[in-house]
Amino acid sequence: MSLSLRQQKALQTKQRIVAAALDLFSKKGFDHVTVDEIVQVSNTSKGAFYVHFNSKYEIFLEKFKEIDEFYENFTETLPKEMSSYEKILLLTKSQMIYLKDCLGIDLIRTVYMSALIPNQPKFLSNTDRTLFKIVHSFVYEGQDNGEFKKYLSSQEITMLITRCMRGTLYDWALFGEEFDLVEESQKFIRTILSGMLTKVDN
Amino acid sequence: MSLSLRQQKALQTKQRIVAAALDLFSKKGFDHVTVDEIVQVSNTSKGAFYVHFNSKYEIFLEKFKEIDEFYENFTETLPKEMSSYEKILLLTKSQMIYLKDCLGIDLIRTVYMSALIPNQPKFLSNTDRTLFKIVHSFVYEGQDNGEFKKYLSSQEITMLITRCMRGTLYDWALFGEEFDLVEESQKFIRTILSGMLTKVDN
DNA sequence: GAATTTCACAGACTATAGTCTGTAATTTAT
DNA sequence: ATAAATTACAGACTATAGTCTGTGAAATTC
Repeated sequence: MSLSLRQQKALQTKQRIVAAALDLFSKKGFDHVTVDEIVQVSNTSKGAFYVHFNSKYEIFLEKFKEIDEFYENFTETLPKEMSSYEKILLLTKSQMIYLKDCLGIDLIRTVYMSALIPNQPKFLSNTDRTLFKIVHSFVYEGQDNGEFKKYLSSQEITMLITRCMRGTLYDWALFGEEFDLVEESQKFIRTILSGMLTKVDN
Repeated sequence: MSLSLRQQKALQTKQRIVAAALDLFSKKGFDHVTVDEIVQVSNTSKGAFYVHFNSKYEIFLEKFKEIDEFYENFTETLPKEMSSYEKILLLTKSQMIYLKDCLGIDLIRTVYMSALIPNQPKFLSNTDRTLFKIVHSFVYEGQDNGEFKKYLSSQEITMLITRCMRGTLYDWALFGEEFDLVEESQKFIRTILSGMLTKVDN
């Protein structure tokens, strides 16, 4: 069923708010943009803003959710013949490049900050669930074909790998732009995985 | 030189504020305590509060910094005959027990949140921290005596190990009390270190 | 198609972290 | 000892995220 007139208008309002907000955020940085400014630029109101978003953070959180599309696209275009180890490394690299170039450090910082506010909808844990599933499929496969050790369960290993990613992203937000996100994440994941390989290669 | 009368009074005021604040935080949680409430209970004022602290967060941050005393005490009571691997594992375990039992999840959550606010005094990301120095000394020793591989520098390894700690603490703050901080941190550090050992043992 | 209900929105209002200015007590200078 | 300077503090003020209430247009009910 298509949208009613009222729903169409509401959607347009929401889109105007998002467009104005993201534009302002990119120009001035999240912390230097006020909600009043956003509603003024988008010709809306506080009332409208908080109908569509529960907080100022949610604008960024909504943008952050788009990463699920990236994950889907990634799995579709992944060569079958890669080892599980290589798949996890490539996923990490592609993901970090995406986060750095498409979303940016200010968004990640904001998402990682807001995730620690109590009673906030758990976006980070939710979107990370998609990531968790993908990583888990690689880990499971790797244990199944004897590439990885089995002294930890596939769930436990997956948790550790995604924790490496969160830890690296947190450090990126913490140390700032001079931190090489792609390089650091590769180094970290390579190291943690090397302890799990059955075959020693260096 | 000892404190002047004015400095003595100022110190007393600061201590009254800290005592009142920590008491209120532990009873109601950081987010449900206002600065107005703190200054009322401590019989001081906003002016006094912001002379002694740059933000509400800084009360917790100051408490958090006490961990350096814990680290110093730890190194003093550490048996010499342990391997570097065991030292790092024990440090992690003791540290996490300290954080869990003496500081608590609300404090860690607050510190990890506030560290991401721009222009905030950088304690977590300060690589001169006692924690970095201690871990680095163990790593250096371990590389020196042939226990650890040398394909990464001691600084890089130290950074990865402390990143594991930060990642685990972030996850604790994120997932809450049901997350077993001590167990999870041991699992994580054991795994990352196993990839660095020259001698394979399982 | 008139009456009722819903809801997207406007904008006034509230809560609270943090700032600013004046002051009195202490410290320093002369 | 007196004058000048400093500073810890009090409390009014500001900035801003988020809430609350009223309204008119759209949707639904009869």
